[in-house]
Amino acid sequence: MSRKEAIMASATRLFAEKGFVRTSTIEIAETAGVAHGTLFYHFKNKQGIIYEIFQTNGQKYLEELYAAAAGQLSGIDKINAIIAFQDTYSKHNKQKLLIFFRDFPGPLNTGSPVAELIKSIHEQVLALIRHSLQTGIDDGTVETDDIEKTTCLINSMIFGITHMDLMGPVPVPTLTETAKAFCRRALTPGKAKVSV
Amino acid sequence: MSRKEAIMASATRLFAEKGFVRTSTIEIAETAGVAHGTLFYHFKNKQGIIYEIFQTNGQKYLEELYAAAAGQLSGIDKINAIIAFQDTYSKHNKQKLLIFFRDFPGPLNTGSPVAELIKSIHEQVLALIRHSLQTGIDDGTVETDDIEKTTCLINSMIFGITHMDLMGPVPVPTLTETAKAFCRRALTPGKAKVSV
Amino acid sequence: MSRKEAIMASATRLFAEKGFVRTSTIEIAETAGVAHGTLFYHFKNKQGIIYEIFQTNGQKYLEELYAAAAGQLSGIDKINAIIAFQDTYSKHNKQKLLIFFRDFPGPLNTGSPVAELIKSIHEQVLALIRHSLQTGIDDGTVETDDIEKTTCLINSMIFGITHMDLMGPVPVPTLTETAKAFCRRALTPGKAKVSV
Amino acid sequence: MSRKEAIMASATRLFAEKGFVRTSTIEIAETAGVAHGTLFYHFKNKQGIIYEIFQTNGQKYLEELYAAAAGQLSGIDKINAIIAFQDTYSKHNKQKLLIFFRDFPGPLNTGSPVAELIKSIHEQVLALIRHSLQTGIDDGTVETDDIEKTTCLINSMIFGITHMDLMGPVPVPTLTETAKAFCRRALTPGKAKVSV
DNA sequence: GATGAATGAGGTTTCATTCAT
DNA sequence: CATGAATGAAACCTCATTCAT
Repeated sequence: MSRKEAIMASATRLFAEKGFVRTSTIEIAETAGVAHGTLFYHFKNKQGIIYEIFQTNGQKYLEELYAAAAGQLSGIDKINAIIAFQDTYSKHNKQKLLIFFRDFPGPLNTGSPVAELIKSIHEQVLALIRHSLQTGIDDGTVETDDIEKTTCLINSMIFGITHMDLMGPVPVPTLTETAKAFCRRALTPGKAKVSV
Repeated sequence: MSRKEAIMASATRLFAEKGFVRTSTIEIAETAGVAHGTLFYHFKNKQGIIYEIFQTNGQKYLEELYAAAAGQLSGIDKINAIIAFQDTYSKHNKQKLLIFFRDFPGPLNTGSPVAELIKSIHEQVLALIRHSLQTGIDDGTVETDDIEKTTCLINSMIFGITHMDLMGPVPVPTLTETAKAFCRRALTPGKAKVSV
Repeated sequence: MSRKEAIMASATRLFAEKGFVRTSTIEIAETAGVAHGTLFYHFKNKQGIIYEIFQTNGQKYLEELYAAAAGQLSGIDKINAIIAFQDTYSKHNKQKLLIFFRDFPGPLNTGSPVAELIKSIHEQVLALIRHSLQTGIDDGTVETDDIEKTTCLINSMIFGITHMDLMGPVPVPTLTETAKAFCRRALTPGKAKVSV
Repeated sequence: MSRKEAIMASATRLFAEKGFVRTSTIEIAETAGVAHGTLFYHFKNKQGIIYEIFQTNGQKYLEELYAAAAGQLSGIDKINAIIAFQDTYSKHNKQKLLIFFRDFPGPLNTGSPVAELIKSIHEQVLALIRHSLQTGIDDGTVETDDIEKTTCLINSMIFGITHMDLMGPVPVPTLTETAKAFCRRALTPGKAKVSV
């Protein structure tokens, strides 16, 4: 593992455990087994470290997420696949997600490169949910008044579940199946329309 | 307004705008129009300020929330009332909620008085949702396999919606009615059971 | 002597000896016998220290300079008084002048408060020389083609003499009387005009 | 252009623009299009770069200066030629002179090789002025009480003019002709002696 | 009750220089 | 010849907290 990789690995762990602001660059260097100055040879500054972490992980996250909802799935199954993926991913990548949640958007100034990056990832997640709902409407597995709002709602729900799971003040049971059932019941056609 | 109140008012505003860690005690003092030392006369330390803010606001929040779901409402209407209240409250108390979201649980060490306080508030919210669901099951307006998980799910959803609304990287439309309809459809009895 | 005064005294000495950039804030604090942090309580930053030094000394310098050239002196005598004053002043205020020369305009960004301050002082010196020449022309003790250029020339000469005296690479004899005589001969009317 | 020449060219430009201390070796390397380490292959250290720049340019400056005052000129014309040359040179070699002025003697320790070099150049300039005055006394075009002091005075004046021109806080008009006329009037014999 | 001067630990960043390749 | 990764010392600055008044 190159020094740069060691730095990113240490930073990922520390940011996940303590958050960005509470982690000092000295601590990152010590944990990574490199000199303090080495950090600033490989990264422009402290934010540059988290930026690269976000970039690398965000990219991989999106690829896997899109792969999970790909294929010949019906609309409702795509939604369920997204929920299921989020659960799997968060179990195997606690640290990486924690960084997102801890410092999103916390101390990172709006308009900063990191904030822009997060926004972009976020928009791609929304796009996938939107697409899945549309697929469901087309194939008859989903019924909804307002695609846009439902997209936001499902996104918020998934975000809330993961957030509570990873960082909530009280332990939560796994909600994947509950969430899938909940969404299926809420989205399945054949109920009386609800005026909004 | 007493000096202490002035300090709390300034701190509330600044914590909401910039977060706990990025707000310095000097800035709070200047904004409140008191001397720097005065902060530490009225509060044990910086955390003591946010602790009192959380305590005061959390208490009021819970009272209003419980009031909103009180009365002779059916179970499903209680759930809807909770969702509606959250929306109203967040519109009128942006700052106070932002503090929660920004620094929850961010830089506040687990086990700290503040973390304990948040946990306690959180549990009371959960209790209300749980109670509402139970009411719904009893009065036949709600159907669910697992009260506990559904409680957590609804809580996570509400949390996610508010979080995205207040701090999300992209603007979101108001989701209150969508969320209410969503929950009603998901919870209303009379659909084929879904095995979980 | 208050702590703030002690800091300014130490800084004045160190800036004179080593220059602004080569003097560290830690060194200033140690020399002044105060904690490092105390510097930043009394001054906004390192530049703030030199700014106050310049402000205080520049003001006193200008007052004394103007006093030296005041009174019922003839124009040429005013010029001579300015030259003489510069000599006296530099002998008694080596340190204070050295700071000006060392870091003027060296590492201090153009447009910075310090640079503006220096510019303002400079302009007042030029104004006095200009006024003296005009007086000389009016009272017949000075003859010159171009007041503005002569003003700049005399200013440059005085600057050059003091600079060489305080910081030149080789020791220089006292040039006051030589400069006075030089100027008197160059400025006294009654010689054939020199076309310029 | 060899790598070494590229380094010197970049360094000259950067030192002139920002001064020695504010220019980093990395920046020099990047601007020159070479690797950082290459600097320290061709030069012992950072000071070594400015040393060679001073050496090369100082040598050329002296040669041209001496050439300007050579030939069958009268004493006063030699002085005027020196003044005129300084003006021409500074117009065509702003950068090179700026380096001298910026970091002379600023952050370069007395006793350092660079300081010695500057001292040596300085002495040769003084020698030329001294020689010119002596020539003038011999050929009757110059009158002065004290050659040594007048030498220093004229040197200081030239230094001051160039310094103000290149680095002064306020813009200055070209003073060459004014300075020439000033010196001619001050040095020309036939005035009443002035007691010093 | 209230002040504000003072502290010192800790933070991020810069940078000239070394050295293995 | 040339490179560029790595270093570590030193720089400036922030800030929560203390305490004498």
